[in-house]
Amino acid sequence: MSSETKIPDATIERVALYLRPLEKLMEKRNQVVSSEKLAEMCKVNPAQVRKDLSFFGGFGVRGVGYEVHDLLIEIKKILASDREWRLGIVGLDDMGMALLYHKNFLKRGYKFVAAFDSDPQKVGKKLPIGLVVQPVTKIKQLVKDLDIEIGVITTSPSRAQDIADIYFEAGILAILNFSPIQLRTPECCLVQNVDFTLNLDHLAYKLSQ
Amino acid sequence: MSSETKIPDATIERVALYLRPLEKLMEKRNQVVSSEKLAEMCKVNPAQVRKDLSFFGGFGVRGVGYEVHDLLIEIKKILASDREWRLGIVGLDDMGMALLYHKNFLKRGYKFVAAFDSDPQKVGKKLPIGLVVQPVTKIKQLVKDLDIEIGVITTSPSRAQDIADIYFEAGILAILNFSPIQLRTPECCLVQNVDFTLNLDHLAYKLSQ
DNA sequence: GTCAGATTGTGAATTATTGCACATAAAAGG
DNA sequence: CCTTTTATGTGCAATAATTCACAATCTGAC
Repeated sequence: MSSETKIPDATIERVALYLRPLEKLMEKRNQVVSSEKLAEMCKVNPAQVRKDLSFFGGFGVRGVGYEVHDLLIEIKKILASDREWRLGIVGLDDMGMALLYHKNFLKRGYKFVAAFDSDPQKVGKKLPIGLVVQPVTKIKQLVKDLDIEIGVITTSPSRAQDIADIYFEAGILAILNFSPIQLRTPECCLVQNVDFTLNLDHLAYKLSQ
Repeated sequence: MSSETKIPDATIERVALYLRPLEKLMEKRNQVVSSEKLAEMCKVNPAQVRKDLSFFGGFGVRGVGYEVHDLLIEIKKILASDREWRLGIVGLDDMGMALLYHKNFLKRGYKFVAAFDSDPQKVGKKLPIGLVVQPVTKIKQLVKDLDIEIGVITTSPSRAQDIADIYFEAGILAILNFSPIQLRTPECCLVQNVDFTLNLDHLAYKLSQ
């Protein structure tokens, strides 16, 4: 299928989802996987898997399935996850620290290259991952100097918009926002919000049905 | 609209999203809000807001808008978020701790009533929120004794399935899984997975476009 | 070399979601 | 009390996403 076709957001989301099972299959030394198997592992429909993948080209072999290794590489290429992405983070309370130490990020090429906090007590402290805590006043400069592409926000909601504005001004490309507010953002900057409470709300709703 | 109509999942997700802006409007002492304003705050379409809300009944007043306070109450009722939900958590590394200390949960009625870890070093320690760390061997008993309804999993992926199985056996109603694996689950138990890497993958994809 | 079995890729049918557009109703002003 | 303004609730059309179903094609066995 041509790369000109508009690819549904939902497809992108699922394609990213396929990575984990594929990594697991790699570990288990499975050379090949069928759409049926992969679908089962992700709890989706096999036709969906095939259609999703066919948006990006025919990676499979009829009668056989998909080469696990090749598919993994292809999907990473599709997602631009086949390279390192440089992250900064602002707000080093519990959640910020948990993200900094989270090993899955680095495994997938998401690398924290700077960590900021407004608390003078924290500034200057050396973190186990080798970074030194920087004051928020340095965000603008360091985003540029260190080529930070994605900015993570784990501050309190009251500070989140100010931090976002500094990120924007510094020319950041995207923001991953853990603060429970809707950020006002310029067109050019992508934002993804993360809010676990929404997951719990959804569970609560379904449980009450 | 009748409560018999099948309500789209997407609607539930959005309705939960409306809570934060409404809380903000409450703080700002706004009595009334229009679908247009609310839509703008959530970056959705005004007609969507009206349709979403109309699934549950006509909460608005034509020519006026929606009473902020009443709508907040109604949505909480809809989501069954108008009461306390009792949570347990297994895996008290950084992420587990960050969730335990996360104030937003409690504000919304999600209350951790037990915390478990398999590390004997951690078991018995008193946590600032007033809980004592329990060994994983006690999960089954305490889920029953303390009426734990939702089980959070923040263990390493290698342990996540075992912990889930213990939760299921104890009769837990739902699971919030932060471990990057797809859990095998009985029909009766709801699962929501949380994986930030997927958010980053999505950003990476869009940035590469 | 042919046939049986397996599994992809995709057009078409189905199902779900979104958003327009307008009838409806409340409020405010004169 | 009538008119204007505002903003909801909703039928319907348009759009989008999912799933079916089957032709295409590869593998391996005999």
